[in-house]
Amino acid sequence: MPLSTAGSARSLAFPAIARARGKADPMARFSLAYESRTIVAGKTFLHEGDPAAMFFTITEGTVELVKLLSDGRRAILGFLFRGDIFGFSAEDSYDYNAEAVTPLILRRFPRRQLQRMYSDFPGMESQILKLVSRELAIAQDHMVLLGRKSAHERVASFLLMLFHRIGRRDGWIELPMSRADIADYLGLTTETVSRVFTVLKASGCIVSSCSRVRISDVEALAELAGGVAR
Amino acid sequence: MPLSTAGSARSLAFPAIARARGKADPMARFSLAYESRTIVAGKTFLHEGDPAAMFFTITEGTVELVKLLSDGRRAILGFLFRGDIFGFSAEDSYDYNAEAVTPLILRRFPRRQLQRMYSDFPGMESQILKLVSRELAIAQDHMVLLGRKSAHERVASFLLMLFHRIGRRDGWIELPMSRADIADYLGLTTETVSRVFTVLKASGCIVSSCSRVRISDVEALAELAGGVAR
DNA sequence: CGCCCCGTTGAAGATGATCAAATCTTGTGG
DNA sequence: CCACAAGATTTGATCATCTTCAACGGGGCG
Repeated sequence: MPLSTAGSARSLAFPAIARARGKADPMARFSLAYESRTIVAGKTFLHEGDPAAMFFTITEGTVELVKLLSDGRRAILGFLFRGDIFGFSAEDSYDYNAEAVTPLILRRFPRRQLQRMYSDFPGMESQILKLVSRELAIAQDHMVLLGRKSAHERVASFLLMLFHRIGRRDGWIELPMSRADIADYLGLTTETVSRVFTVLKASGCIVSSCSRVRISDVEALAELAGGVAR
Repeated sequence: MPLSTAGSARSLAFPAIARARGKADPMARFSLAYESRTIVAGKTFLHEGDPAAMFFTITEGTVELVKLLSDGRRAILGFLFRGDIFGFSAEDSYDYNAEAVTPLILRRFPRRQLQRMYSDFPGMESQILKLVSRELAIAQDHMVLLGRKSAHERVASFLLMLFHRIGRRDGWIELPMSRADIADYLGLTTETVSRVFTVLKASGCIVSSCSRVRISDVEALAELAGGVAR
C-alpha cells in the first residue's frame, strides 16, 4: 500500500506500512477498503466544502489542488504525483478542490478508519504527522516564492522543483500541466509564464518544446531561482 | 516541523498540556523541563538551520516567523500570539527564523521529550497533528492571498485576520508589528501598505493611528478582502 | 478537413515598486 | 517636563514589472 508523499516522504511512509502489513488481521480489514479508481483528465473529483470522507494515494497521474476566489480567480496550492497522498484535513470537509491534470489511477481510503489505523499501528500517526509537517515546510517555501520572488525566479524555481520531483534520468521533464496551471501555481498569468519560458530558452538555460523541458544549465537556472539565505 | 499556529492553536495546545499535567508522574518530569524565558523586542531568538532542540509556547508577546533570501529580501510566514505554540519540525533543524516583535515571555520545551510525551499521553500526538494540519490550512489560504489578491485585498484580509485573532471587545486592534513587517507578510512594500491604510481610512472602513486600528465597517472590509468561492 | 484550444507574441495599460523627502512617534537625556 | 535625535510612517513623483487585451500559429481530435 502506497502511502507516501512529496519526494522524501516516500522513504518514510513505506517502512511504516510495511511493518504494519506484517501484523495481518487489522491491516487485512483495512486493505478491504482499498478501492482503485480511474479518473479522466480535467475532472474535479474532490470539492472544497464536501465532507472529507476519503483520502487518496496516486497510483498513476498528476493531481492539482485548487482554490478558487468568488470571482473566478484561481490558485493552485500544489501538484501531486505518483506515490503522493492527500485528502487529509483537520476539518470535516475538504478545503480545496482536487483536479486530475492527467488521467488518474487513484486508491482511496475511508478517513473514518484513520483513528483505528492509528491505534492498530503505532508509528502510523507519527508518519502522517511527519508527512503533514513536510507539506507545511513546502507550503512555507512557496509562500516565499509568491511573496518575494520575480516572475523569472518563480519559473526557474518551478522548473528545478519539477526536475527534482519528476525529472528523468536523461534530463528531460514531461510537463503534465498547462501554462495556465503553471501560472495559477506561480501567481502569474499564462502570458508571463510563456514569455519567461521564451527568455530562458533564448538564454540557453533550458531546451523546451510545448510539453517537455530539458534543463541545460542547472547552475544558471539555480542562480536565477534565487535560493534562501542561510 | 513548524507548529506554529494561528487562532485555533490556543484552544488546542493548552488543553492538551493541561490534561497531560494532571497525570502526575511523567508529566511532572516533563514539567521540570519547563523554562520560562524573556526576550527583548527585535531579537531573533531562533535561527534557520540551527538544531531544532526546543519548541515554544508564547506566554506573552508577539512572534514572527521569518524567511530570508540571500539578497536580503524578507518574507514573514506568520505572526504568533499568546498561547501559540511553535518550533516543531519534521527536520532536525529549524527552517525559519523566529523574531520577537514585542518583548516576549516564552516557555520552551526540549523536543527530544516529544516522543516520550506521545507515548506517555495518548491523544497528545493527535493534538499536535491537528495543530499542524490547521497550520497547513492557514498557509494554504495565505498562498491564495499572495498569489492572487490585490494590495487592497491583502491588507483588508490581514486586518480581518488580526481582528479575529487579537481584536479587543471595544473593536480596537493593537498592531504590535511595524508596517515593514506587515509588508513582508503580505508580499508588498511598506509604502504600499501605508497607502492602502490611507485609502481605507479615507473610505471610512477603518479608523487608525499608527499602532492602533478600529474596523468601523466590517462588511465593507470583508467585501474588499474578497472571500473564497464555495 | 476544419475547428478549437493552447501557446506564443505584440502593444498598451495598471498596479505596485522604487527613489526621495517631509512629517510624525518614540525613546533618551537634560 | 521638554528638547532632541533616531527611526518609523506617510506622501509624492517616477519607473518597472507584470497584466490585460488582441491577434496569430500550430497541433490534436472530432
